[in-house]
Amino acid sequence: MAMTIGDIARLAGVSRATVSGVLNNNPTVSKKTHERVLAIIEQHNYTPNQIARALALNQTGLIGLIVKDISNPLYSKIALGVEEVCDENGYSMIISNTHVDWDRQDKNINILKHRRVDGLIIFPLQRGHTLQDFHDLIREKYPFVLLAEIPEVNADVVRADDETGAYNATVHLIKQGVRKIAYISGPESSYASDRRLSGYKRALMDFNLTFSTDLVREGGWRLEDGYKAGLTFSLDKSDCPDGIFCYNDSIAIGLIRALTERGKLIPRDVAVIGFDDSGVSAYLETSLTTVAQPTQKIGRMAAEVLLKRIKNKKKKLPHQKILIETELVIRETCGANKKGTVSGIN
Amino acid sequence: MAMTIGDIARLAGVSRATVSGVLNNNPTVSKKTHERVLAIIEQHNYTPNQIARALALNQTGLIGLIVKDISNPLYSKIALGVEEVCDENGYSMIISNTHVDWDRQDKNINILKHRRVDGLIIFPLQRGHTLQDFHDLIREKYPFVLLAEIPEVNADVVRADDETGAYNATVHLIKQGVRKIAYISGPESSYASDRRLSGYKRALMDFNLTFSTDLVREGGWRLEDGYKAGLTFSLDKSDCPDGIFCYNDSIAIGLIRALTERGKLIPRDVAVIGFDDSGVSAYLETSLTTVAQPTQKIGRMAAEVLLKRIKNKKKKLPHQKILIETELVIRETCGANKKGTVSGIN
DNA sequence: CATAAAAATTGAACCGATTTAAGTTATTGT
DNA sequence: ACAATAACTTAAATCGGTTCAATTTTTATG
Repeated sequence: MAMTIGDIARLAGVSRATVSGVLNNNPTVSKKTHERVLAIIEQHNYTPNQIARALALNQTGLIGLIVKDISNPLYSKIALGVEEVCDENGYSMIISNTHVDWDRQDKNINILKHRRVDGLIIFPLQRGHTLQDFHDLIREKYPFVLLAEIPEVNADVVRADDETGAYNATVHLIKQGVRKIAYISGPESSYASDRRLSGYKRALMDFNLTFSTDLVREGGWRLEDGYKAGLTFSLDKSDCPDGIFCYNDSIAIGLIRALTERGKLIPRDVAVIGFDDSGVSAYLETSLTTVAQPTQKIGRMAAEVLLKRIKNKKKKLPHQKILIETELVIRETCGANKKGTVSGIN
Repeated sequence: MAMTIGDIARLAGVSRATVSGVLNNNPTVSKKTHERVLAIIEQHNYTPNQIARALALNQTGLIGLIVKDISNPLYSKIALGVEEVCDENGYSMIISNTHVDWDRQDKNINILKHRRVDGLIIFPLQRGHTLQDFHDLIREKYPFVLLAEIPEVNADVVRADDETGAYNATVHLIKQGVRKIAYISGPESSYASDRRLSGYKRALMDFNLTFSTDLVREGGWRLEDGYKAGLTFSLDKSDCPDGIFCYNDSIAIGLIRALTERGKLIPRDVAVIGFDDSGVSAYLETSLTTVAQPTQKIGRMAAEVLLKRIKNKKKKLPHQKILIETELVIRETCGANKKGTVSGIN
């Protein structure tokens, strides 16, 4: 039904090779023929079959994005950034979800490989499984970029600079006059939480505040985890921290509920900072100060690194680790005054 | 580098046709050969090149999803549903964003067509542009499903049942004892807002409450729009509505801010219901009662309808319009008592 | 004008699968 | 033992492009 390169060739009275030359701006095609053939192409609204092209060129113009769950705003914003760059470069993006399941991650990697995507961007699961598929990718020189580090896997990584983000957040707390600062951690398996802890510690050190393990509470990632952690703090004014840095916004929100219920006033009694800028933060009654992850930028950068690697597949570029700066968004739980109600929301 | 069907054929001492027969479970291949060839396939971990397969079969196993902005939770949850069904059926999903730009929508439709995706799921822009591309799709019998109606385009549609959702929300308000109910509308161009208005009106009629245009306020879709609308209500108790149904959650949140600032207590003075269950709703100080859009289900259903159409491309199935039921999520702004802080959150 | 050099074009092979008509081998019945 | 039939297997065409060596056409040069 659709026109083929042969149809155009016949109509133009040239060979298929010549039409192909016109399509790819091959300079060996004379200007005259080029124009004549192009006119016919446009007249019939012909565009080459990308599948046939992909087979001949051994490249699809497709890249795969593998995340845990595309409906999670963190990942969907990354996807937005990836898609932008794809769009700008004539690529398309295939998305698949692992649902935090190693088998599905492996399966998806392989499905996309067999679909011959030109490269992969993977937000990998961490710890607790064979890394065979990643090593396979490396051995096969299949271009891919990770959105979180796996120490045993030597590859390109693009991620947020957690350590500095945490450092800045903690310094901000300190500059607000806070002196006893707690950290509520993420899930045990999270490298990111470890890094945020480091940044927090470094800030304490730089300002001569003593660090104590008493100030670190086991958290998690859900609101309930933060709520529970909030219940563990003493209500005694001299004992309760006056500032708390949380692994993420959900933790912070749960924490604030627990503290508020028990009579604390935020930020007067306890200042709170979250992490992620999850979209909810701005809408809260007392809006949440938080460390924004530049997710869209991470997506963009990952795609750019990947495309560069795809285009230089033969060259042996060194692997790079790119840290994207976070941004401290100062709202009411630490630093900003109660504002007119609608402001502070983007 | 990767193995081809020819390599396997050589290793097994059969022809490529036989290997192909094995791969596709063609019953004319003898059991003995089948097993022998399969062993070699597995031994070498061979999988056929999907691109070559796509070219030969003229089907890619790809479907395209076109939305306004994948980072919007509404669309990313739809995407999740679509991807699930794709995954279950051996398809993959390509996503592209239109960013509310007709030209980009047209461009994306064409890019995906030329990539030979087997079908498209489109959340279309509405009103205000030529619908040529949709008519082209129909003329070419290209399978596609819309996620919002365009009156002039005769195609499969899967969407939420706004009218019934609005009806149920309004009835819920009435059953809470509310008697003077306002509606804050969506953007002017929204068919969905019109339908929600109809549902709201029908509920008023069914319960013998008088409808008045005074009760309908021009809204929009952002928090600010709701805030502004909130300022237009009289503070006089006898004049102010005691229940307000909003086009979406952002409107509701903005509205609540305006009312609260002006001394109204929610839900005691004014009960409020939003639409979407946007994820923020549950986290608010006074959690928001809202009409949940079954977005993931919409995605699943759309994908199922599309796959059915793809599989029956030659048959002339009639177009269907599928309405997915919404779900009223009762929280504190209307109907639920102030609960323990963490509950009511999923 | 003859000829070498440069430019333009083409035929055929190739990418890696599927499909079908035709050919080969095995099985069955008489 | 032999023809008829059934069961397998294969060679070749096809999908719609790209590429390159070979050929034809054009241009430049002595």
